[in-house]
Amino acid sequence: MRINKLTDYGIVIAVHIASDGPERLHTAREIAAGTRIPQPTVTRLLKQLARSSILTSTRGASGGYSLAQPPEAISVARLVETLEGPIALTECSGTVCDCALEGDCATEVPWQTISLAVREALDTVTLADMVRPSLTPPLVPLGGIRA
Amino acid sequence: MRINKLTDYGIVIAVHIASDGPERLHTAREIAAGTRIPQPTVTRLLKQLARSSILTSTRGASGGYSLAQPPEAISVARLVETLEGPIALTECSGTVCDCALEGDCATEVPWQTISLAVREALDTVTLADMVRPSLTPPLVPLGGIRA
DNA sequence: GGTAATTTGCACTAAATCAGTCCTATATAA
DNA sequence: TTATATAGGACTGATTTAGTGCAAATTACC
Repeated sequence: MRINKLTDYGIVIAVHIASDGPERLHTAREIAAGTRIPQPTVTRLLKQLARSSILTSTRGASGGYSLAQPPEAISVARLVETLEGPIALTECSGTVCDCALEGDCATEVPWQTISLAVREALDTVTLADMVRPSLTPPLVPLGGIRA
Repeated sequence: MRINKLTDYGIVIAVHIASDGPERLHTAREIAAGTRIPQPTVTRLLKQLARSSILTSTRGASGGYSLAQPPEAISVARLVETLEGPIALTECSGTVCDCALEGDCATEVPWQTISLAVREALDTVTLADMVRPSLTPPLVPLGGIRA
């Protein structure tokens, strides 16, 4: 019931960029120093985020990374899905299920529903919400979960 | 972003009991045969569920396990928390946070909110919902998530 | 009273996953 | 041309997880 540490790092990195000039170019080294995440790891995550068009990269000297969209447009759900694949709490809550349990896999449908609910919860939180949290709404209600 | 396989198994076991006579006594062997989960694993999980009073155990010959409460009263959230600890998507979304990231750990509060939302989503689904899903409400709306 | 069935609790091992590192190629500014 | 960056892939070590095994305690039944 945890997200990967790498995913966590990836989000920290994205938040760092968002909070420190989302359009400015940030190098891997600078981000590593700013977040205290080991640089090779930062490098790897930045590549991954750039490949999925969450960041834009500029190669060469004085290159770096910046957000491809404004922080409000990038949800935590998207970051999680990019960094660790579809949000599915169990193996059988995705599209395929080849488990041998219980023959008819009675729990499959409920898990799909649960996973969807989790996904939508993550979808309501954006990078903008993660930056310097205001401790007041808009974040706290989190989109009306649990009315 | 997955629950443990063991947690998944534990839920399958609970569902199995709930759907096959929640008050009858079920032995570890019988459950292993019914769910096709290896018996030693079943044994371990049953112990764990009994210790947290989700199941009641009867020792000795012709003993076994049964649900301690009706299926409607046992939520998936409770099973998950029993089997793998508090629902916290990141290390820092619980009570303590000794990470060295970002000094002030700006993302901590949002993660607490997210984790709470996930927890409440899991709290609205009970064992009764997992048994032989009806494919019609009450399950599908899932307690009004994402109104 | 003894025996078989069953839960209890702990310790251990093997396997899978994850985090982290390194190297080489490519692109660009100065 | 050189220094600075990103791009991509392969590799390794460590941590976690899944699964197993064994001895003790408890109870039904003969």
